[in-house]
Amino acid sequence: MDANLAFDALADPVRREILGVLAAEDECSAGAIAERITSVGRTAVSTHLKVLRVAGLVGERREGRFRYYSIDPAGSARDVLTLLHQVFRTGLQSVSDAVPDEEPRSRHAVHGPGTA
Amino acid sequence: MDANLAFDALADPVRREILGVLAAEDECSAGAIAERITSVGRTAVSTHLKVLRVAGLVGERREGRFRYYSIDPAGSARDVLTLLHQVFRTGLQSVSDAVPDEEPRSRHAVHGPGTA
DNA sequence: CCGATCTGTCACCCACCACTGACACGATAG
DNA sequence: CTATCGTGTCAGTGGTGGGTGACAGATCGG
Repeated sequence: MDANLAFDALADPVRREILGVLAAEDECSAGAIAERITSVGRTAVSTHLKVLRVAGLVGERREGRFRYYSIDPAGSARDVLTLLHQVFRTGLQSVSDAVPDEEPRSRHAVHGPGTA
Repeated sequence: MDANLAFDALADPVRREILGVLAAEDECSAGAIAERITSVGRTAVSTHLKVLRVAGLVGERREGRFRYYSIDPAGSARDVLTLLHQVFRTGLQSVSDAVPDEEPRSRHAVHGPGTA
């Protein structure tokens, strides 16, 4: 399973930061991401992007000389979540309850607000 | 957030294997865990156990000269799940659908010893 | 065609992590 | 008290991964 790669990819703080940027911007070019990541240089961001892509956590869309990256919710992230839920039998309700409105930019009501 | 430590702890295959053992056995002494982990020696298992404990993923119960470890669903695992759900807006329904309420003790593919 | 831009890749260096054997400490048995 | 068991920890070593600057390929603008 490539969940191994995904776990490894998720272990790096910079990569999680990149995922955060992607989650907030929905889609971003490599350069735009690198601008928002100040802890490391553009080269490192590029490498991290590759790791995330190979791990199946983000998707890539090429357009001209730009490459737009975006979160891939259907990728190996699902495996990771499933695995985690198998090991830690955390109630899904509790988890969704712990994710109220911490994202002002996201209007995705995936988890039923209030009482689902 | 100590989710950083948790992500780091989860990145190691051996540690995930240990978590798999713990998830299957519910509670295990350090020696018993080490017996079930054949890829590395007892010393390494002990160190991994410490990492998992510090990360807030497992709990420790001391009894005599034994130390029993167990999954800690209320620990930082919750933060990890929350974070992951924030970034990857995976439908919780789908995930819960993939995780049966009772987990069969036979097919536990949590730990991929990779090349074992 | 030529230059500028966007991005990925390479070689290199450094740091960190994991693994092991040896040793130390607490606990139980006799 | 002494021997032994169960575990954790320490020092040493080696491999792997991350960061950077330089370079290469591709694409747009003039």
